[in-house]
Amino acid sequence: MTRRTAAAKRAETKAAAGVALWRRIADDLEQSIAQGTFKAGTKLPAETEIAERFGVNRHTVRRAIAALAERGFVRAERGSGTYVEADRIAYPIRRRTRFSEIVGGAGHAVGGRLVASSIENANGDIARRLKLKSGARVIRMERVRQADGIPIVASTSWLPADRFPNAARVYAMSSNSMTRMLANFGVRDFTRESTRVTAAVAEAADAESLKLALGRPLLVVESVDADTDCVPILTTRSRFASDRVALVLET
Amino acid sequence: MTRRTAAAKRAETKAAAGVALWRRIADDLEQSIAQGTFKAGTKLPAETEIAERFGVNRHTVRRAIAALAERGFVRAERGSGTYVEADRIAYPIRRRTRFSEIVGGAGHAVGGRLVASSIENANGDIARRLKLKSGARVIRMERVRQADGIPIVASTSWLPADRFPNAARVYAMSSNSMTRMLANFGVRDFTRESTRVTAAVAEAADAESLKLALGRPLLVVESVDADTDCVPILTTRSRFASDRVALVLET
DNA sequence: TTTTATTTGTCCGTATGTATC
DNA sequence: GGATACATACGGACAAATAAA
Repeated sequence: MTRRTAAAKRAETKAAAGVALWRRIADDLEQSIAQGTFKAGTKLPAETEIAERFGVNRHTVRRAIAALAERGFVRAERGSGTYVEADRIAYPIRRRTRFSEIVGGAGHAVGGRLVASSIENANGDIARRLKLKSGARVIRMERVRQADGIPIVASTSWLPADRFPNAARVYAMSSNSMTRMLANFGVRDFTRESTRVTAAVAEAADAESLKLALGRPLLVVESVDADTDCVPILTTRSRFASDRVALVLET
Repeated sequence: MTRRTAAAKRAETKAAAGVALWRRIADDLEQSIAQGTFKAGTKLPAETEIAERFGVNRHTVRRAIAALAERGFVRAERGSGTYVEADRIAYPIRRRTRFSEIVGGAGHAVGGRLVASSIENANGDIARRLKLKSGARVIRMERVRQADGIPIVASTSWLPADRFPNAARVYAMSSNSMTRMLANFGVRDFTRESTRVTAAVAEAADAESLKLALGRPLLVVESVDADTDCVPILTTRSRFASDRVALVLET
């Protein structure tokens, strides 16, 4: 009885301060993460322990943690603990957008591999983006690219087969770099023509190649790149692991 | 036995043509949707029926439909059917980004409402974005905005309380328009300072206000807007229903 | 391999302050 | 003022997943 009254009083004074208790706790935990008290990849103390530390009920802590999880700061795993998520890599979208420059420039080891490739007929969508006739021959390349060994993005690219014969083979001989591959075909530079962003949840294939749990959010970027004469040479559908990347738009 | 051999043969000849059977079917269905043979909101024929029409096994059709679902063209509902999704509204991100101009300009009826508002102390993140001291008083506004009555985006905005006292009340008296509300405070124009895009899956609160199923993908846009003197006046965290919107970046 | 302890997830309930009609 | 709904906070119990013994 006395304890409950005390708790009610405390709730009252906090509410009088204008901010709910769980929100204050969420802010406090967020600050601890930002300041490095809780480092990325490590476990947060157990809910019961945090509750004891703040002198509140476990449910109040749960509400705070849920708020942080929703914003991507932590990830709760049943039976194991609540983990601090790594900072998302900032991925600027510019006219010249190169994965290796962005990720390498941020101090990460850049990796990648060609998963598959094939030659096929462009469907309406691909043909329109590349300004080809529907049914024109295009080369499709499936790639996964990594930062520090962690998969960041799975992408499917299409190129006109006429202009870039054996693109996949040349790509493999250009140290898995699209920029160098295109240079081997005489493309000195290329820039972003259009970019369209949506979101999706990871299905089996992308979850597997990105090493993500099913249902995790993906950023889907559909882009068209063109050469210096503004002729489209490459269209790509990239699926970024949203847990690991944030797109930064430059206006 | 003989049937399987025939099926294997057929698969083989199609593979020899360069494209997997399910991919050809997916392209065909996609074209039917694009041409309006299957209209938005209607059901696709049953998988068995499609399978019969193409003369393939139902599993091949399932693979094709899964590919379309992953790209957001259709949405399969167990026990009900596979529905054609409406075209996503193209939402350009520019220096001057206004929901009503974009959505209204695209020919949709613009709607919106203020769900909640409060005054609170800025945490580190909000304070940094608005260039305030940590703990400064800010006004938080929760809004949901709609196109043709369909919720498109749920957003949380923060404004400095010093400069915009009673912002929420003024907002309500400015026909629920942020632009007009700011104009009432003497802000003639404002432009986008920074934009950061991630993805998330809908939790209970956003699912409810956006009328989405739990676990559907969201585009999360964190933005800062500044007045003509480049003083930050507004930071917003918007959750777009990704099924209904695509961000278009202008480079 | 089995058991045990730890940790999160979910459900039941009670009480109180606040906002709205 | 009253009735009602809602958000907040607390307490307890158990299930489910994981990790360690």
